Amino acid sequence: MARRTFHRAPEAERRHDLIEATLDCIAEYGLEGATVRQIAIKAGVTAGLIRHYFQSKEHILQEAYRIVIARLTEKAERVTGDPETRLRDFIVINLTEPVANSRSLSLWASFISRVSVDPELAAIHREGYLSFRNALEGLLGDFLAARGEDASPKRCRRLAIAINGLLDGLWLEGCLAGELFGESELVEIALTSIETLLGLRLRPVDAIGADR
Amino acid sequence: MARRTFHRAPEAERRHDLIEATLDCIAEYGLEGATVRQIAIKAGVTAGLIRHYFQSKEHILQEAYRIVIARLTEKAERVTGDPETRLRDFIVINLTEPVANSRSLSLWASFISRVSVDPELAAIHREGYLSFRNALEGLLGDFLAARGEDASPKRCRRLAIAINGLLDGLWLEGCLAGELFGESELVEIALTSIETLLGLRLRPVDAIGADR
DNA sequence: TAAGAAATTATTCAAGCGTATAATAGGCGC
DNA sequence: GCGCCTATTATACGCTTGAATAATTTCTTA
Repeated sequence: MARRTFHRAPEAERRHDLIEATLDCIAEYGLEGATVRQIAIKAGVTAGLIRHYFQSKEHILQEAYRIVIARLTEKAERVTGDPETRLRDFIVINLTEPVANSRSLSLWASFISRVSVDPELAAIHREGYLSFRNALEGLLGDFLAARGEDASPKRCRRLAIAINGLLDGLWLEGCLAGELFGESELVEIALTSIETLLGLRLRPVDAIGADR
Repeated sequence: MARRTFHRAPEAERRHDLIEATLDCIAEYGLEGATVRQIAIKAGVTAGLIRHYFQSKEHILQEAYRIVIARLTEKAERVTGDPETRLRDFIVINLTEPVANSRSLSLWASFISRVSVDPELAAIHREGYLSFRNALEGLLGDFLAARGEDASPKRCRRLAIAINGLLDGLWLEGCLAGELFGESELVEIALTSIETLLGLRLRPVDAIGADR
């Protein structure tokens, strides 16, 4: 019986495809559905190949989690422009596609649920969380300083914790039940709430909407 | 060879024990570690008994999720006293033990990750979420009205969404990385942030600390 | 174009999975 | 104290799992 033909792919590409297939499986069927065989089918290869690229199933999950975190944070951490624009973009990016959708949440929750089981996943998580909060703390500091407000480390830390919490929570709500909210209701609520917390108004939305 | 001796338990008690064992397994080893056999071992019975009480593994997971949600929300929804006390207690309860700890988060995340896979779990989640937010919306309305502030439905809804998000997010932060925060830092941040969002001050903490 | 390295497929294995069924023993009503 | 009901144990079944190994094909390079 004839063997199936195949294509020899560059290592980076194949690893990427396998991780992508892993994420698809997790999003569709949950962590339990992400079996070596399912991942292989999704990637269009046979199961054995996975172990050629990854030491074990745990390892592919760890790499997949790194990708998930990177996608959730990379855009927000690369905002540019003046402090106010950067802060506003940071907020909007985190509450709109592609960061905020049910797939992101499924993936995120799947991995979070394993953080207490796999110490390596815990380390990956911790790193991503701190880097995200530090980015926010920096944005807040710059913005407050530019407005001539108190930008002391203590105040920035407290504000960063609160606003980070607010963003996380609204992101959760949006991902879990987006249809319960109006088109950009969550973004508006986030912006006005953060204005209130900072005691400062941001420029009207239109001024920003133009460059997105 | 001798059969092991056993105790015939009342149905309610046995079901409770089995669900408790299920939660222990999930918290310790993740959803994948919550196998029928592991659950049985944890509960001190044999695997077959589980199917005597639950139609299938899916059913025991659904009932377990109901318990998890109930524990996360029941205390907060039963606050008593004047509007201000109820609101403050609601906030504090959600950010301290036993609601806020890593076990709660593991369980919550495990089930959330399956919400997109199992429609029954999705329904259970939706119900819990709405009931929680409605409770908060009611507390806010009562509190604002008692202070003679604008308590219109629209304002209450927006405040409930924002404050619910803030609480969820801070709960997350605390569960995931409690050691990054001081003793009651998160509670303090939540209280002052919510004061700011409402534009009202609550009585000093000590007045409440007494009755907890 | 021939050869060799290694990427990929194919096959196998033991362990563990959820479920089904049969045998047993605990405890209640009489 | 006896007998019955059924909660519980014990065992078995068929599948799927992650992993290991052997067989093959692709592609580079000399």
